[in-house]
Amino acid sequence: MDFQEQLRILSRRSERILNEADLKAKFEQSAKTGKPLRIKFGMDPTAPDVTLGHAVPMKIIRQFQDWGHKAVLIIGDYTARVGDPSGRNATRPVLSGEEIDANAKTYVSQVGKILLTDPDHLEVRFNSEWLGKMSMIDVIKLLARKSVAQLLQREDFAKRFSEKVEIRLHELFYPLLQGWDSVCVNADVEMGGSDQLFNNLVGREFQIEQGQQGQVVIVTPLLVGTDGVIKMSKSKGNYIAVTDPAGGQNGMFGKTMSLPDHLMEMYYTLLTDLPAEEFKPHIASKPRDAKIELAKYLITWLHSGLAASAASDEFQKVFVNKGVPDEMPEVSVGAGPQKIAPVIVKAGLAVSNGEAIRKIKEGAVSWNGTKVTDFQSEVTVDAPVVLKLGRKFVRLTV
RNA sequence: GGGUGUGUACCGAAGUGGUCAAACGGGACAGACUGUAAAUCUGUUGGCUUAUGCCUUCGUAGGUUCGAAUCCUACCGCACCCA
Repeated sequence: MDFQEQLRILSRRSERILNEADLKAKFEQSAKTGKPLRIKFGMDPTAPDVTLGHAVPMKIIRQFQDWGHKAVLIIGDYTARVGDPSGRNATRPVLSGEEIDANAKTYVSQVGKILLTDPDHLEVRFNSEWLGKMSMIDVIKLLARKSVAQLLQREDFAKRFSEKVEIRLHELFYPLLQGWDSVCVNADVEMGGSDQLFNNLVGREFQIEQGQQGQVVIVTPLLVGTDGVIKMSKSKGNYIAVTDPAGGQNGMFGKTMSLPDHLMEMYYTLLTDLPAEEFKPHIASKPRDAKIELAKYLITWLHSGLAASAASDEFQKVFVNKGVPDEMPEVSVGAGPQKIAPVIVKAGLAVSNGEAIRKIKEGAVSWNGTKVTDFQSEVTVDAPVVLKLGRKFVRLTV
């Protein structure tokens, strides 16, 4: 495969490649020496889930793996303690060590849904390995490599600064740590979302200063989250995780169907390999079917084809035909007559009696399929009952 | 260290002595409708088994007052200016 062809494949989900000439040289060098390129991808274990947002750069990494190169996954167990300020308009809360370690543990298996995980194709590193060993003087030397003005060029810092929002010193430090990672793993290519561009370029500079070849930086467009407005992010809760169940109340199918229509083209482009000539007319002519197929594609990719059709059938049953799902959470509420509002709270469908009563007044609650109209009514659960509030179902037992 | 601002509910932001559980916008939840959980329109959005009632909440702690988110004092956080 020639370079132009490779570039064409990569460009589908690359926003920028810095720069193409270096990438070409690296490919040629690798072909000549037989040494695979090292493709760096860093993830901070700030939340337990790997999302479809991560999946975009990871699809490119998988492509590199398929060409015989090696992914170097850096779990930012150390940098997570600093907190990546990228794209943020406020200081990120710092997690405890235990939370970070717990999150880090699950990452490798999650990443395995997308990447090859055999040792020839994947190397996993924790950045505490080198960052944790730095002495105060090492840290000061690292800090001395960049000026305040340089760091303030970064858009999000500049914005926060001009809007008089606080910026803590450790946040300015973050790009330097990430850049140092590149030196320590000797990366050939670093992948990231486009908000990582600045950090990645710092890595490239540091490598050159250290006498390495500078890494090629490839950044992908940022996948917009399920709210349709902002970047998919763990901390915003607008995400679909690669480990989300296929169906069910919070499954991939439902989350995909709740995407605003205008996101479909982006999701098709970034997350599938279907040709644009195929999906664009489909979205335009049959948006609902196009969305269903998108959901099935994602589930087939991350779970299985079987799970995809099951989730699709369930959706048809519950939302199109307004039926009752096969599976729902079960809650034991105890025997004897009781007022309905506290039962709704016990079932986890409302946080307070007041909210439960409001929802009853809104006509949102049904008991075994019958709408509840009187919030003072008493109920007795002697056989399992299906309680529904909005689109949430719970099976009540004694 | 000095000065000037600022801190309100999930977020943003009004409110400067009673009519404040606190306008408005966003978000979230719900209802209607639909082509889907999209879009649109409508409603709800502190707690109390619902009450013209009580309790908690406007950075924290005190104080003034019949009455405080609003006035005073101290403290804490943030931003800016001066040093």
